[in-house]
Amino acid sequence: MATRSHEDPADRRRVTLVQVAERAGVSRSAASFVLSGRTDQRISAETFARVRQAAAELGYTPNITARTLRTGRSGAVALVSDFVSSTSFANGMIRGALQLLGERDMLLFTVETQGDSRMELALVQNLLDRQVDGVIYASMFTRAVTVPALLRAVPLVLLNCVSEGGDPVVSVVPDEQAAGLSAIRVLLEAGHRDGIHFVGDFPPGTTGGASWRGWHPLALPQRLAGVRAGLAAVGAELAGVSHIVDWDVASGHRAVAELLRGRPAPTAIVCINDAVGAGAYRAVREAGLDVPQDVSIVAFDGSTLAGALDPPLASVALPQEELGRTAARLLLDGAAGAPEVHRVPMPLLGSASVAPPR
Amino acid sequence: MATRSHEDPADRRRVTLVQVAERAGVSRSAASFVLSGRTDQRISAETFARVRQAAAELGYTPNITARTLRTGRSGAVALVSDFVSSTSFANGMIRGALQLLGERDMLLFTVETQGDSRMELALVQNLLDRQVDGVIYASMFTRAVTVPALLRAVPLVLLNCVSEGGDPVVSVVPDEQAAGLSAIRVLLEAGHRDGIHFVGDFPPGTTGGASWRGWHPLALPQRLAGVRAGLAAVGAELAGVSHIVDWDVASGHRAVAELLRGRPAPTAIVCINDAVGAGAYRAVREAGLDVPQDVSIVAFDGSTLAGALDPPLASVALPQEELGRTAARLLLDGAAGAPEVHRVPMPLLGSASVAPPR
DNA sequence: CTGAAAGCGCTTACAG
DNA sequence: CTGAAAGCGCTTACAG
Repeated sequence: MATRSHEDPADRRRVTLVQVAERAGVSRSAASFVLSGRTDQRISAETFARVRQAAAELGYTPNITARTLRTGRSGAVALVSDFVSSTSFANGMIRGALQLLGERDMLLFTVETQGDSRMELALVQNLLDRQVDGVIYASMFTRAVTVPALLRAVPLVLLNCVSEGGDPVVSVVPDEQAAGLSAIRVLLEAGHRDGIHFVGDFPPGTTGGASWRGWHPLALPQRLAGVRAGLAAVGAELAGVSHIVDWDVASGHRAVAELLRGRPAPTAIVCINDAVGAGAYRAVREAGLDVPQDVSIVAFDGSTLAGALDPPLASVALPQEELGRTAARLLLDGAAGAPEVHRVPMPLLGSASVAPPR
Repeated sequence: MATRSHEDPADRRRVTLVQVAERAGVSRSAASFVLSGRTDQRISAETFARVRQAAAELGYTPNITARTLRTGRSGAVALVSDFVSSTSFANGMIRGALQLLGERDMLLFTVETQGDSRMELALVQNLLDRQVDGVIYASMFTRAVTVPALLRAVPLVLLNCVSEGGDPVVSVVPDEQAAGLSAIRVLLEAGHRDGIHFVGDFPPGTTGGASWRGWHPLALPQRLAGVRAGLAAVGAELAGVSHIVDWDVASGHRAVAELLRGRPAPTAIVCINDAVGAGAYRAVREAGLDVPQDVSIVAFDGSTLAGALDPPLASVALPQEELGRTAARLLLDGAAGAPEVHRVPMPLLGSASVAPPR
């Protein structure tokens, strides 16, 4: 097209179906049938070809807004989450969802409620007003959520969360309990048994610090249950459980430093996430000890942080991308009717931070 | 099929403007004027109130698809990026954009082209077919991009990239050169001068490894230029520049290990990013040395990795959120017409990895 | 096989 | 001030 075409407002007008029909010398209906690929109308091959050619020559693409108004289907879904960006976790989930949606020619609205239910309501209403074909309702960390009633009007899949009170909604979550089992298994296989500590439970009677907003991360009880089950299977149990409020480097550092002052010293530590694991590394080093020769460490999340530590931290990874893909697939395949909880396996990454006990 | 509500067409029927008008006993036009807040029609106060009340009672919200078809404005914009998730960088950009868009009641489509121009074309066309009000075209790392011609039909802001060949498009990028200056300044202030090395240039004649796909990260020449300018201002220059292909932990480790074998030993190292900085930490420790007592280290990006290192790595941070906010603001405020490059300052985070030279 | 027509739910110029 | 009507660009039942 000539340069001037996009400077001239008249030229810039979109080509419509009417123009294609005129150019092909057929009716609007015929043009519509051909271009939407409907074969049940027995259009003549010649008509078919003429319409296709006219559309190609004019560079016609359908106005999706008009189609949506008519059909009620928009070809777009929405990912509603509390925080898209507090952790790097969302990245993978969004990517996974985008990949699958792309394969089906669907687009994704991304919205963030920031945990504010008024904002959530407004955003959900807005999405419904745009006739989204479905909604993925996601949480940044695995927890029970109260799904806005409005969302029941549309196909819905919960991502990284389950419905409060066991409401029947399709959910996709990481298999945290199996992850706990994996974490303990790598330690057991290295020969650890009676000196294994767990760092990352919340102090009794609390649900974590302000950053948790009163939400209970399901990862905690489930990972811990997996760890305990793995130990119980060999007749052992945790040597101790350290309580911390925040799952960050500083808290992990503090907790493990204290742990190392006690006797008998731990031979291995299971940390609730990679940041706590990084804090554990620091404490071990400050005590003049070595990871993994003196203390083995295993954590959860499988973040880039784990790989950047020295030695790389063995970590049971959140399967972010697979979670996103699965949620999108269930949504589009209409499995939104069968209210199951789908648990996605969490793979163990690395093992350099684990060695036999001294 | 427990979620039967969305199967039931009767339940799903939306309230329309006609129903509101009927209930309020006014014409559709009057109802429309009231509900869209137009004051230039001098609607009587009583009519106004009646319409508002009817709308509230019926729970009316306008069908945005219909409005869009009529007005040509959708109230949605799109973020088109090559990779949403390869780095954790996108997080902040998306969050920033979402924040600003939320303030203006706009929604965001997120699409990912995976660097494939055929996919990019299809996605952009789809977005235009949905009548998006504007597009933010983003890259995962700062580089020159070729903007698809189609996008010229719509308000456009480039985020974290500039247009190839200096095409006039509004761009928002981090101020990488000033960042280089900040990095060198913190070292100069600590007393370093003649023993400062830079780690992260590409080998001569190359543009980085496969992960760069032949794209040139502008961060490299600009950060390096800032570093050199800062040194030149005090009559000094870099003691050396190490070449690496990938900006990851392993490459940083290798390069710095080699550096430490040479004489005179470096007193300080500027690393092209935090992962390379993490590799530098490892190499320094393996050489039996200490950060920052023996070697000071400064890096770029300001990722969570930097904060998790011990001691926390001084890093000049990519202002992700601010970049996203700024791009969204420029897009909505119509500054898309003034083809400037907006440079957002990069703040220095931390300084624990810097000490006076031994 | 094809064409004329209705209608999705809005906004908005226009006449009263 | 208010109301009747056109029209955004499609899809689709319906009649020919």
